[in-house]
Amino acid sequence: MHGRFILHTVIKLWGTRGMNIGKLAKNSGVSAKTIRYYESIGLLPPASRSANGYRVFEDSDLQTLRFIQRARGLGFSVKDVLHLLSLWRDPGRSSSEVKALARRHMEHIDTRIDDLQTMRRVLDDLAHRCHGDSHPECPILDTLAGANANVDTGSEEKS
Amino acid sequence: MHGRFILHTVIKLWGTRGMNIGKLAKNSGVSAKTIRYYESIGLLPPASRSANGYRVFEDSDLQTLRFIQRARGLGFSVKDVLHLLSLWRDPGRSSSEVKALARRHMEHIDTRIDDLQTMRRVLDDLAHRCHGDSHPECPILDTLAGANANVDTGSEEKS
DNA sequence: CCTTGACCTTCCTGTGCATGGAAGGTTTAT
DNA sequence: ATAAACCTTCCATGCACAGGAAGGTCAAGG
Repeated sequence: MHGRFILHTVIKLWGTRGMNIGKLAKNSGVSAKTIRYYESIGLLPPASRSANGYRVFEDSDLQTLRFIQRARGLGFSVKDVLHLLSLWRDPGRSSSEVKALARRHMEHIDTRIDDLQTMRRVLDDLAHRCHGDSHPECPILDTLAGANANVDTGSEEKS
Repeated sequence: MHGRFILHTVIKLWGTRGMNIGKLAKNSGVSAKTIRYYESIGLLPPASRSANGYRVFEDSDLQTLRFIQRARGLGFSVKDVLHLLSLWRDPGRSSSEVKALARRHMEHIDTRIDDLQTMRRVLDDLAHRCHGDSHPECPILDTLAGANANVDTGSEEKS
C-alpha cells in the first residue's frame, strides 16, 4: 500500500519533471542556443535524450542554469563559473576558496575600472578642449596624431 | 664610375627610407603580426612591396600606426579608429563630428564603468559576508544559487 | 660554397562568449 | 495534407589579435 503510493508518486513526478530545451529556455531566460553551447563546453552536464533525440532537462538543470546566469551577471568568466559550480557541488569545500576566487575577480574588475576611468578622463579633457564646430581644427585628432602635448593613454610601450 | 657611384648612393638612400615590417614594429611598438592584420582590415593602406615580396613601409605608415595606437589606447574600436583616420585625413572635416564620435565613445565607456561598479559593489558585499574559513558555508555560493533574497517563489508555474 | 640564423611571406587555428543561419527531422494542430 | 512550432547538427560570424606551420630571402661566417 504504502510502497505503491510512493511508486505512483515517483512515476508521476518523473513524468512531469522533464522539459525540452524550449521550456528550459523560457524558465531560465537563457536562450536555447546558449543552453546547447553551455552543454557543449561542459557548463551544463550532457542532457539525457528522449526517444526522438530531444534533450530532456530536469529541475536541477534549471537551478544550475540560474546559478550560471547570476555568476555571469557578476562578470565571472565561464572558466570561473565552472570552478564555482564545482565548489558549489562540493560539500567539503572551504569558503576561503570561494572567497579567494571572488577576490581575484574583484581585482580584475578593479583593473578594468581603472583603465576605463583613465580613458574617460583623457577623453573628457579632449572633448572639452574641442570646439565641436564646423571648423576642422580639433585637439582630439591633434592629440591622436601626437601633435604636441604628451597624452598618457594608459597603455605604455613595451620595447 | 662616377655615375655608378651616384646611382648606388641614390639606390641606397631610397632603400634607407623604407622599412621592413620588423623595423616598423620596433619603431611603433606594434607587433608585425598586428601590422599585417591592420593592413588586412584596411586600417593601414596596403604597403608597397620590394622585389622579394617584403612589405616596405614609409614614415607616414609609422605616423598612422601611432595614431591607431593612441586611439586604441583610448578604447576606440577598430571601426571607430577607421572613422577617426578618415576624419584626420579629411581637411574639410568639422570638429563637431570628431567630438560627437568621442562623446558616443565616452557614453559607451560610462556604461561599462557603471556595469563594472555594480558588479564590484555586489561582490564586495558578498565577500564581506563570507567568512573565508575552512567551513563550507558561503553566502557567495548561496547567493549565486539563489538561496535567500529576491527569488521568485515559483507560484506561477504553467505547463 | 654552404650553412646558420634572422628576417620575411601566406595560410590556418585558437581565443571568449556567444549569436545567427542553413538544412533537415518531429510533433501537434487544423 | 499541410502548416507551425518545435527540435537536431554543423558552419559562420564578430572582436582584435596571437601562435604556429611551411616555406622563401638575405647577410655573415667557416
